[in-house]
Amino acid sequence: MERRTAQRESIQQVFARFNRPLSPQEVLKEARRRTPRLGLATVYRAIRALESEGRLHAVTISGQSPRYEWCDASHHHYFHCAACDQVFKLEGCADNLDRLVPKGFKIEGHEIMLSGKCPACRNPRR
Amino acid sequence: MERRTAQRESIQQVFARFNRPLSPQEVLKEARRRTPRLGLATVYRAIRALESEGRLHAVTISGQSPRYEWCDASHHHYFHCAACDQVFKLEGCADNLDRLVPKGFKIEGHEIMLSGKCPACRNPRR
DNA sequence: ATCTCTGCAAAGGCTTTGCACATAG
DNA sequence: CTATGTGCAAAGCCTTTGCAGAGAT
Repeated sequence: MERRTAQRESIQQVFARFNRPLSPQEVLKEARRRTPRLGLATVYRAIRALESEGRLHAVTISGQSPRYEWCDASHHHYFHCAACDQVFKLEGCADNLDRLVPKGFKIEGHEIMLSGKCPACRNPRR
Repeated sequence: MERRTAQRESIQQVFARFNRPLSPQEVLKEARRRTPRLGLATVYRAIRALESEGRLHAVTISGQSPRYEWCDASHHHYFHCAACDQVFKLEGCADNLDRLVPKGFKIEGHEIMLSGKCPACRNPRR
C-alpha cells in the first residue's frame, strides 16, 4: 500500500507551486527547503511513480535531460527560449495535423515545441 | 585542416543510405561493416562535427537519447511509432503556429513529433 | 615529417539500484 | 509490528576526454 510521507508531500508541492516543467535537480533544490535531508534518488523515485500514475509528464528539449510537469486537464505545447533556456507553457493547440501523415498511420498523440526568444530576452532593456 | 578518413566516409555513408534518424549505436553497427575497427568515440566525434557544420541534426523523442539525421534542404517533422519504436519522416509542415504564442514572443523554429502506430504495427496480419 | 584522427580506456553527467535503517499505517 | 519509503553509496547508461600511436597530406 502506498504511504504518505513528508518527502512526497514536499515534492508534489513543488510541482504544484511552480506551474512549469522542472528538472529533478530543481525539484530537489526547492523541496529541500521543507525537507532538508531529501535525497536525489527519492526525487527520481517520486517522479517516476507520479509519471506512471499519469499525474506528471515529461517535457523534453532536444539535447537536454527531461523536465517534468504536473498534468492538468488540458493539453498544451511549449516555447523554449534559446537565450534564457526557460520553457513556457502555451495555450491552444495546432490543428490539421492529420494531413501530415500518409494513409495508414494512426495518430495517438503529438508534441509541439516552439523555440525562439521570449519577450524578456528579446527586449533586454527594461 | 580537415582530413578525409575511411571512418568518416563510412559514417557519412550510413547516414546517406538510411534516410532516417539514427542513434550513435546504430551508426556504429552499420559503419563497422565497412570499417570493423571503428570505435564509438569516433562516431560521436563525427556526429558532433557534422552537426556543428550543419550537415546533420538531432531528433529527440521524449525520454530517449537523441538520434541524428542528414539535413536535406527541406524542413520536416516526424512520426514515432509507439509499437516498433521507429521514427518516420513526414512531408509538409503545420501552419498557424504563430497563434499559439502570446504577443512579444519571437518564434525562430519549431518541432513537431507525432506519435501513434505506423501502418505495419497497426495491421500486423499480412 | 607534421599534425589531425583514431581507438582504447578512463572520466563525467544523469539516473537507477541495493541495502540497512526509518517510519507510516 | 510489518512492509513500504528513504538516504547513501555504488553501479549503470550514454557521452566526452586524454593520450599514445596510426595515418592523411
